[in-house]
Amino acid sequence: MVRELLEALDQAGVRLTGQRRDLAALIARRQGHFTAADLLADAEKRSLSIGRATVFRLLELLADQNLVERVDLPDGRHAYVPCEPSHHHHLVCVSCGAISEVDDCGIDAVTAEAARRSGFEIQSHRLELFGRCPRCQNVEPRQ
Amino acid sequence: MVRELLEALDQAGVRLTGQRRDLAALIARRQGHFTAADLLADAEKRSLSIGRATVFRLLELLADQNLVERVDLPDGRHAYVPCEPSHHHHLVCVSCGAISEVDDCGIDAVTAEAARRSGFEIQSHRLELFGRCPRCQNVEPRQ
DNA sequence: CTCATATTGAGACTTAGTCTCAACTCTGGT
DNA sequence: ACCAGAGTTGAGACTAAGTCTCAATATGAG
Repeated sequence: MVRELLEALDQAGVRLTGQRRDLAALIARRQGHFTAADLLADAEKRSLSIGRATVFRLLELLADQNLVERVDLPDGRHAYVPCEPSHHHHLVCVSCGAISEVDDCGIDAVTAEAARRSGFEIQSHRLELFGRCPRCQNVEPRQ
Repeated sequence: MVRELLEALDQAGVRLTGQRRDLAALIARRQGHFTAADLLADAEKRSLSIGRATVFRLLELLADQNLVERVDLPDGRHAYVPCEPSHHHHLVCVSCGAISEVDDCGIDAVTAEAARRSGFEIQSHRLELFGRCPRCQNVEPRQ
């Protein structure tokens, strides 16, 4: 995972600096979604001195490469999720934050129908699913 | 529209204060989505002195009543949309900000399939569609 | 190794939103 | 119409997220 991130950065034609390697490692060892503040805290915990601006800049870079995606949590906060670069959607566990990816499986029909009804020319869409992952269901069933 | 907002507030068992009436009027005369800052600016323009906290408090109230919904624009900003209280999704025009509502028309099948594949227990979902509304398509076709 | 250039970080700044608390204003009861 | 008490308000401090600037630094092509 670290390797993929670094390779992608390399392919993007940017420099592989120490900070970027460190951040890639921090992202790789994260489970589920995380915020910019999480990364900053991780870096601090390991005495890596990385500026706030650098974190946001890297996240933007990775987002441009579709290696990380921005999701909006139900409470309105922004988080990032490392993911495959192909188009897909996310299932977010509201208990533990775990993320699972799902592919389109039928959304296109829905958007086409919506376009037909409304007259809109649809350019993009975003679907986020919130619920509980299998593990959290086992821990405390039928919460 | 103003009337609906005020009635809903009344039903929610809260007081109908001058500020709430003013804000309801400002929301009613807005087209498409708006941000809290927009309302604040509107209020200032009309020399209505309404505090920032009051605006956020009213938006929260209306959101609780499902009379307003929070949408996350593609650029990451938060906006609010006045809407029907039933479950539905939004089409957002990226040119002019116009909003159109669409009902589920098939999403449930998609979420059910995603749940089956992932093992998640899905509690809620959010679908946002971005594109250009019919009017903007006419103004500048095939942008 | 060198040098042009990309990158970095400190910190000021902006924007969104929350919180507190004293002052104010609805509204139901009389 | 009046009162009292509970709900509401606004100023402004505060927090968090994110952006921007610019001098100093690190990278990597040659």
